[in-house]
Amino acid sequence: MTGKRPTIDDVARVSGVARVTVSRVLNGGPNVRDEVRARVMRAIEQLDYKVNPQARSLAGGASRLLAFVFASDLENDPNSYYESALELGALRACLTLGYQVLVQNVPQQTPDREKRVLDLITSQRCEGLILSPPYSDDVSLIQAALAQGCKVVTVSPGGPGRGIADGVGVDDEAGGYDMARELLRLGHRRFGFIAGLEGHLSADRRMKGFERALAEESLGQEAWIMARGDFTFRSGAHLAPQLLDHPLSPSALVCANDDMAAGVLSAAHARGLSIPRDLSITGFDDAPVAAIVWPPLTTVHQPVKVLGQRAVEMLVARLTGANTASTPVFQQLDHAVVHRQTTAAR
Amino acid sequence: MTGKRPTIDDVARVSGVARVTVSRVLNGGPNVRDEVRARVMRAIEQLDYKVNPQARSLAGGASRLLAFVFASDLENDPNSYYESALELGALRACLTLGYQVLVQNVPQQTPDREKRVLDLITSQRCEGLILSPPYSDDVSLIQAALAQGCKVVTVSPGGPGRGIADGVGVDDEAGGYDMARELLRLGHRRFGFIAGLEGHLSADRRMKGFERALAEESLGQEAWIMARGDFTFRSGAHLAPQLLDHPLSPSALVCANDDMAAGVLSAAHARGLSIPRDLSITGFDDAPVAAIVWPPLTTVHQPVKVLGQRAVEMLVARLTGANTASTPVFQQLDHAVVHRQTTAAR
DNA sequence: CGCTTCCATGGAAGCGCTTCCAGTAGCACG
DNA sequence: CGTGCTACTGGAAGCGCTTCCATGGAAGCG
Repeated sequence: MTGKRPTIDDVARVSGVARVTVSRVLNGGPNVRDEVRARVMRAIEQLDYKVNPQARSLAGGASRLLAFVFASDLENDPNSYYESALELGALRACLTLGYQVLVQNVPQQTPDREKRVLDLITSQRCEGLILSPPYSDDVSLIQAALAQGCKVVTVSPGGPGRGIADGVGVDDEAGGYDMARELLRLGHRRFGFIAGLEGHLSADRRMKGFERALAEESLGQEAWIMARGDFTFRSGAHLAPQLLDHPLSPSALVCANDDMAAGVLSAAHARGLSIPRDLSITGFDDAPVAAIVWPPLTTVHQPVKVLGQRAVEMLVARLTGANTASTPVFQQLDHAVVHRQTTAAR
Repeated sequence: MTGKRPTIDDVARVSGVARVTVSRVLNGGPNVRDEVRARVMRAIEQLDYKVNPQARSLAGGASRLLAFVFASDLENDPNSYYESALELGALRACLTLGYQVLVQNVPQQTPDREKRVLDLITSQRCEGLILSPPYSDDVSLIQAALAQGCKVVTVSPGGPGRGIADGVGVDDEAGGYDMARELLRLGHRRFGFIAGLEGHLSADRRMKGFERALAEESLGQEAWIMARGDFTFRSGAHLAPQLLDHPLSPSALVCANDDMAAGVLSAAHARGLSIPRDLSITGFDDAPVAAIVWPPLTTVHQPVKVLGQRAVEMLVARLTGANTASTPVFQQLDHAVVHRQTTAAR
């Protein structure tokens, strides 16, 4: 059964047409009579013919290969949800679009990380690149890829990433704002905020939104304290005590993502606090962990899988010429505050 | 800068040799003088030449493409850790081996799932296939892939998967046994066991090991009750009450994976139980969630990322001819019981 | 009715590589 | 000095496809 696979010439022979005609049928080209098209299709089916993507790529100059790069490192950062969901969405979208995605993990601390990414797209001849945070804000990387003729879509870009290449994401600033409004509504007036890594712009926007909501209630610097984590459970658990012991004595801890919130929750349990009676805690992302911890976490939902799907769709639109916009396009998807059980009235 | 990339002929011209010689250097072939080899290398560097994998594949008949198939569906089953870690390990291994992996997600309930997998490997010309549970036990799928001339490695195969193709995994039966011994040592004599999905053999082996440990203490059917979950948090949370309300009144709940254990934990909290004082709970896998829940979960660690890495290595060994064993090889990696805080003496 | 235009099809070239086979040079041997 | 090696190098063919251009016939037009 290992016998050689049929080629386009086999199909041509069986259906009694020239190779070119089969190619036309394969690629949905025009100028083929319906009768002939049907005959070719039948031969394809009969022979169980599948185009050889390598040959097609070589001849046509289009590899139909996309690259998806993510930074998170399972060693230090078990939160693979965001990346997994993006990938799954991308994979799903590819299924119908006839593209394949090559995944690459490049931990953020990799010394020659930019080169690693560029090497992948040049050596594998990728036509498109999906960048997840924090790479979606790496302007020099984006420009280098673009210069290679590789289309780029950034997922959840912050300020810099936005506007250079196509992008897709939720409005992080509004998400942070909405979450803060919710806590204000519940009567909270003293906050702790656990921010994301320095330079992670989409996380910074969450904080900015939070700040804006406070400002609307005339609450300034005196009303909240900030600590900077690295998105991991560990950092949340580590930072929580500092904030809780601060003289401000916050009644709510707002985190830039769910994993850190889970860490805060764990630290709160460890010191015997009752959640949400003694302390309100919020996250961001609505990752599975948010529903798994006890009590389940109030957070901001974002449709991560759809983000991945859209990223591929936008890329393919550029590649097929369906999108010829001369300026970068940004698709903004909806977020939503999800009320669970870690928030209560003060 | 979008200018065409250099080809092997450019390298040949610059270094003053024939194309074939460059090809020899590229592929580490013999019969090239050191001086010539160095000259070619210099030209490659100078031109920043990268082999065109599509052309190579077309000419040489080797795509250097591997497929990784996993079943878990983020919609119903947020536990992407196992698959993510496998993938990451596989990706890492590929980095040095010059292979690429094509990832595909095929939810288990997909009607034509076998066809979907075969389509991927035939249409993309994949040379190797990595199957994670439950596909690692799908004998007909394995044989179909093998018949296509595609090498197969199964990850954590149960009975059937083992012995048909190369495989890698831990000793699930021993893992279940070890965990049970530990609970017996702590004085537990009445158990609840939350098993995995019917037909998920590696999970069944965990139960078998558990049963054997009990039997060694002369504890039989009367000492434990079983419920069957589907590996999700939800199913653990759902099943726990049934087991706890059973007249046997188990003092420990043993779960076939961590997510279900987290669900049990959540259900236990919901009914006001104090863990581990009122109830001991154990998981399996040592996924990140095990360290994130409160209190952190006692579980059996397995080196998932290494599993993924080994899977690729075994595949490549077959493809390059480094491994010519006529019978399937199985690599068994070590597991270890990780004591955290959901287990206590009875 | 002779002209252009359009549609449907095919022939040939060539994408960038590897593999097969045919050299050529250098050397030891009798 | 011819023979038979071995070590190295190159020419040519061809992998399975797409693209460019040529061809023939059917329609459209004045």
